[in-house]
Amino acid sequence: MIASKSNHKISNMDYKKLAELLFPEIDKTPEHYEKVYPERNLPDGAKVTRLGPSPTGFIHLGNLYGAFAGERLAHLSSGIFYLRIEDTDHKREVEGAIPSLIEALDYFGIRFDEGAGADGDKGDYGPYKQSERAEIYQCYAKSLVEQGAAYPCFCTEEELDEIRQEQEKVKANPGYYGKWAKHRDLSFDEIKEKKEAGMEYVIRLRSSGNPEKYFTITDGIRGELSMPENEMDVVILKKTGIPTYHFAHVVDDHLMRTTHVVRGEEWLSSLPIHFELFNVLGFKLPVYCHTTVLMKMDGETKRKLSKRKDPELSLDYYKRQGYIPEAVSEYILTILNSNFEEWRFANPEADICEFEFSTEKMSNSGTLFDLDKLNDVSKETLSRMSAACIYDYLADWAELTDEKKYKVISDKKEMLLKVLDIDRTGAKPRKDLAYCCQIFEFIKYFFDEYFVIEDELPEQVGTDVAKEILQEYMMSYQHSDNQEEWFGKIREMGSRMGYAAKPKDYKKNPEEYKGHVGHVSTVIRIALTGRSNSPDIWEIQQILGQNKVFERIEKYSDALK
RNA sequence: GUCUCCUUGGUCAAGUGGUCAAGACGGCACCCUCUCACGGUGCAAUCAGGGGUUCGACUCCCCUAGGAGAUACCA
Repeated sequence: MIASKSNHKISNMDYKKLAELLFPEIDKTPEHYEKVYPERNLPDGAKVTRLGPSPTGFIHLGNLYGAFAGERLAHLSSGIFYLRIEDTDHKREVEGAIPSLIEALDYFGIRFDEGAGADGDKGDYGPYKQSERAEIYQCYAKSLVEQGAAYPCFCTEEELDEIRQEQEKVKANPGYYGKWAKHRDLSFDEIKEKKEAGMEYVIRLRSSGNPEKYFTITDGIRGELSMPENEMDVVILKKTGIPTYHFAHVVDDHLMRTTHVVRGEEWLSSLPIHFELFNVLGFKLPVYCHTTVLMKMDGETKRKLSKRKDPELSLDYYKRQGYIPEAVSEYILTILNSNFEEWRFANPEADICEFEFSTEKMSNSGTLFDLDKLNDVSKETLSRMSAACIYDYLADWAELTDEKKYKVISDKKEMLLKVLDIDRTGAKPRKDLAYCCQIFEFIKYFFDEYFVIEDELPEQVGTDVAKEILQEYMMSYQHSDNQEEWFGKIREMGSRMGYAAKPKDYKKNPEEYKGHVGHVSTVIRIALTGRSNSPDIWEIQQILGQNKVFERIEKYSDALK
């Protein structure tokens, strides 16, 4: 069908012979696989998407970003989201990458309908590991050879190097194509001879593209794209018989009936290759959705996130920091779809799944990862979450990271449930809980094991006065006082000692007072929490209990010299 | 080098020929307030540069610059 214009030394008749010579053991035909993997029977508009990670390391935020897009697209349309492991490069494979990947994604709520799993494949379109699909790729490669659209290439690395050097010398584009493709027009006998001599070879596409000609394609995210046709005789099967990414992508996404290919923008420039491959194989083109890469600030410039350089952005890091998965999802969605924040504002209680995610609303310039924003989104998210729910995450996190913390957290569950709820009910809930690590720091003074005096007395209060305040406070303390009664006493005590009952009065006439109630209450606050800033003291006292209140006040008072 | 994509405040961004160029994060100031947080009000801050097209350009075209990616028997 593409039978080329180049002057092959092989007649059309011989392509079949060549295919047999190259793939004697392949007895299946593309028609066979078409039957085995029929069109999916899904409702109209259902999208089939996939995540195709290579098990070469540990997954980071950038991967989650792409995974999220695919997952949303599929599940919002009653489609299928599956996991395909792209392990065609054994050299780079990292032990244990797959289970850890599945686990990490699961933690962030990304579940697959089918595909590779920790306990084997699920679904009718498998196997879902490319390393187990060799026969299939070879079958399609064979059919390409039969058509004259692919051929064996026996070039060694050295020969390829020579070609490259020659190209550099004459300033030609590097690559294996056109007249540079040494083995493009080998005769059947030459091929047979080399093969029988035991020479290793790869299978290359016999490209019929013309880079002078452009084709257009509509990207789901970027809209209309115009690109030159591919002219490279790219390798489709390596000498091991394993396909390259390009070939595996085309065969798999066709056979697995993927409708939308969501992948990083680093693939954009290979689109011409994929376009030609789809055409030459007679497959229907999926909708491509090229996402932007997640960037990070590196000194003065933006840079793509990298697994090697940015371990602090690995998903595992977030888990260890104790970021709540729902919060991370919220964050990802806010950078994924520009109208998400608006939607969330209008629907504060809605489940994230109700948001109508769309590829058109995806940004197409590099997004910088912003920790401040993540934290803000996280606080917002946690403010809508129940204390019990946060407690569970906190306990899980501690169990994972720190035995001692886990012990105090599980021992004091009842207390913590109250602590986590301080000031969080009502119209204006506190928003100071962001992630477990930070939460623990924030509330640790409730545990004697972690309680320390961190802050100094305010300058308006001398040591003697502080002692006096604490003594008087203990004398008048009634645990059963309500918030108003309790604070009234502090005001009164402060006034008696020369502190303004209202901070405003003090600000107006600072010379008339030693300070204001705020300074008085700070002394008590430090005694009880170790810090000059904390949520409402009355609430803290109610949770701590009368005995603990006295104990801490006394201890602090004694410590003041 | 060649090819492709991208370019609105410090960051994320809305915007598709006529807007005083939204909003969010962060920053600052003030208000509320016993501290912190929350909440409220306000301020500073953006169309990379240059040419066109047009009555009119952030928006369309071209050039330049910058950034990212590809140019592998890696994905």
